Amino acid sequence: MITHVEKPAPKTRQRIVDAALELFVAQGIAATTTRDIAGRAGIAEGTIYRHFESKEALAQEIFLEGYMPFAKALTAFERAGGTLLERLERIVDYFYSLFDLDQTRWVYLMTWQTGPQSKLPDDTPTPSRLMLKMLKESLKKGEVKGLEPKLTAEILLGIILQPADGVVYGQIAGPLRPRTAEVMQAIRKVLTP
Amino acid sequence: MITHVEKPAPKTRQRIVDAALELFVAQGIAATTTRDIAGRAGIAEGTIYRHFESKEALAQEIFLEGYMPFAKALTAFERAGGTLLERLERIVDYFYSLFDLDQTRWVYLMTWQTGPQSKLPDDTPTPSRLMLKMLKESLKKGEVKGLEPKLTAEILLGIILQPADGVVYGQIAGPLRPRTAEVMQAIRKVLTP
Amino acid sequence: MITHVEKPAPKTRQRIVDAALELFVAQGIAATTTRDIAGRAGIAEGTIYRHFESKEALAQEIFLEGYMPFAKALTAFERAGGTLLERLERIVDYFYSLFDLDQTRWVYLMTWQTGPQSKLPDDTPTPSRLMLKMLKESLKKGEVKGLEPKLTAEILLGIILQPADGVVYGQIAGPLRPRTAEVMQAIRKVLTP
Amino acid sequence: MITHVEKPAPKTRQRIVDAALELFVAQGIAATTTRDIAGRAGIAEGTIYRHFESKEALAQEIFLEGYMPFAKALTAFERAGGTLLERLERIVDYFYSLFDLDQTRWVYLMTWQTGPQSKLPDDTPTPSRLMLKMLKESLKKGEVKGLEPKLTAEILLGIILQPADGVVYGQIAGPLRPRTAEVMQAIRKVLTP
DNA sequence: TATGAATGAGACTTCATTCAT
DNA sequence: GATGAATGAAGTCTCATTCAT
Repeated sequence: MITHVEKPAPKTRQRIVDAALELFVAQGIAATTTRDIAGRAGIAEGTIYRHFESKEALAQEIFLEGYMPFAKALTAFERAGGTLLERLERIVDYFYSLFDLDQTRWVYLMTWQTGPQSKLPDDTPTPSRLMLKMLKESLKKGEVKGLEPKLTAEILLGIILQPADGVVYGQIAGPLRPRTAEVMQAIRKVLTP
Repeated sequence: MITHVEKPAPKTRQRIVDAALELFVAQGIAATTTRDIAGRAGIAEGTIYRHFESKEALAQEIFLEGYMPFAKALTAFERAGGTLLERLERIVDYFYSLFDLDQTRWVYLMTWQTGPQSKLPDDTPTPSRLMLKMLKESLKKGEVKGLEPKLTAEILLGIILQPADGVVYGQIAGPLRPRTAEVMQAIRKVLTP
Repeated sequence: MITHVEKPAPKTRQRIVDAALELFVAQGIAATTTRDIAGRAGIAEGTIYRHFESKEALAQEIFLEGYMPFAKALTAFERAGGTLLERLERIVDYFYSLFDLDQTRWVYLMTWQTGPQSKLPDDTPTPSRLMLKMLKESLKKGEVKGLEPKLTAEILLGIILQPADGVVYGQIAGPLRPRTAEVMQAIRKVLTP
Repeated sequence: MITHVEKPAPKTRQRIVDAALELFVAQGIAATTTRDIAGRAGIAEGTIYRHFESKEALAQEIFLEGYMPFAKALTAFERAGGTLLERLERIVDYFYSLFDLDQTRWVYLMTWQTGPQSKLPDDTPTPSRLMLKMLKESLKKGEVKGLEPKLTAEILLGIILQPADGVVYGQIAGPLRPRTAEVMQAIRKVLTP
């Protein structure tokens, strides 16, 4: 799904993306120079412009490349059936799988999504919107009761996402997927009256 | 509470800080130019340098100015007595008070703290470290049971902090302090077997 | 002759001159900032402008202050009578006295005199012009013979001035005046057929 | 002779050096702006930094580029045999050849060598040190007698170097090499008892 | 007279981007 | 496609100078 390096010398474009992603996450986009990227990718600075319109465009393409399948998955989760807890479990599992697969990309997606350059249309599916929607439906159905949906949605999101930050900043050891059950346990308690 | 008046506050310095803080949060430090700052503060660009050594130093001073009292408070919370829940309630209340008081500064502190330029010594108190320490003590005392401390600490942190992000990104309406009871309710459930 | 510090706190103007002179010689005029000068003089930067129109004007006034009496002396030497050797001896003695009195000022005068900012009128007496004039007169009178005046003038000047550079750059120990006889001996040999 | 071609000489670098050298000598390094240099070299200001780390580095490289072969020559003169006068004649001839070849560069080397930015190691050969060493050897051998070596070394140096200043400041006409014999004549007289 | 905060022009330097090879 | 020298706009910072106190 996420492109892998084959035997023949990694395609130039991919090397640029890999180098840029790494650096963007480590230092921020503005603080990363095209010189840095070219250096790490082992190519000439000018070569970047054979593959991307501009540094901004590169940053955006990397984002979309990762976010589009992610957004598609969010939509699928929303449409899929099952109880709230079943649905949440599938989501947590999916999130943590992605996180474990490529931590750097995950951080990039999550950061950008909320960053100032993000021009996501208002109807783009985001974890926050998905969570709220599911929760509201569940309240309507009477599956869960007595919770203020907006705040609760944020709380559930925090329970799911903060452990990822914990791994990134070295507070807990990865991978995260094996912790799904523990996290779901916490979610279950919060949703229980 | 966070604000301090050291010297007779010649006003100019404060205007620079205010302008810079706003812009740093809105666009990021690297993307904010000294021109921007001077423009918003209504002063000449050179004037910045009569008050701060460099743009970097300005960013750092703003951080420390806000973080030092915050870190002190964290230490106080750690040393204070009471049950885990009592202590957590005080912390949540304090966090949300600060957040409501100056949302921008709060975001700046939280962002910088984990950012690449943060050179916080390893023993600086941080929310994450505080949470873990308190939880471990509580487990030792048998106050709570059957929880893996590191993951649980992150989960609790997520419950507390994510609502702040929710306010910042427009998912929930502030202020946050009135929501303390609801948030504590979620925490209580998570800590209950 | 050159002003000395009296008991009452050295007059501000003089402190500026002293500080500036020292720094101009040590680092060059362009590389010396008004901040440097104020710092060394123990005054505020703005105070410089109560006494001098500009940094350039300060540099120039220091030069003229020292050069005017010097130029007057050169004229006097030219007009005074005596054999070439007698006149040269008086000049060497005078030069070395000045040098020993205030090495820093001496270097400043000599450097400026030939520097790009020197706008000395073409008829201003300079060591080089004086030397040439005296030598030509002497040749005319038949006092010395068989020497090309322009080159010889430079050679004599070199004999006199280079020892001063030697002291400044630490090749020889000062003071210089006691070496007058030795220097005159060399001059005498050069002028003898 | 001084000029070296290391890389295929992409011309631009040389134009920068030429422009900078000219301006540094005419106005001093501090008073010369990168804008001046770029303007005279007919390139963009930024281009300077593709060839040199900084303005300071440029100034230093120009110096070393010229001084290294010069220092090598000084060492060779020191080691070569012959009487003092023979050796001095070779030196004068070499100095004046260099001077005639590129007056500007000569002035730059001589000025920098004694300037405040010069960080020449203490054992770097300089004209002054060479002269003193040769003179001392000669005195030891009994070739010359009755002279104080340090002062005499400076005097000889003055005889050789001052004529160069004379040409630079328009007191005598160049080229200087044809004047070698006259200068040597003066030196011979000074060294004769 | 002295101060020192403020200014604004301009210095040095960086960097995204272009283009001839 | 790839290169890397060159560009020029823009960024950070310095500094001579002004002016209200």
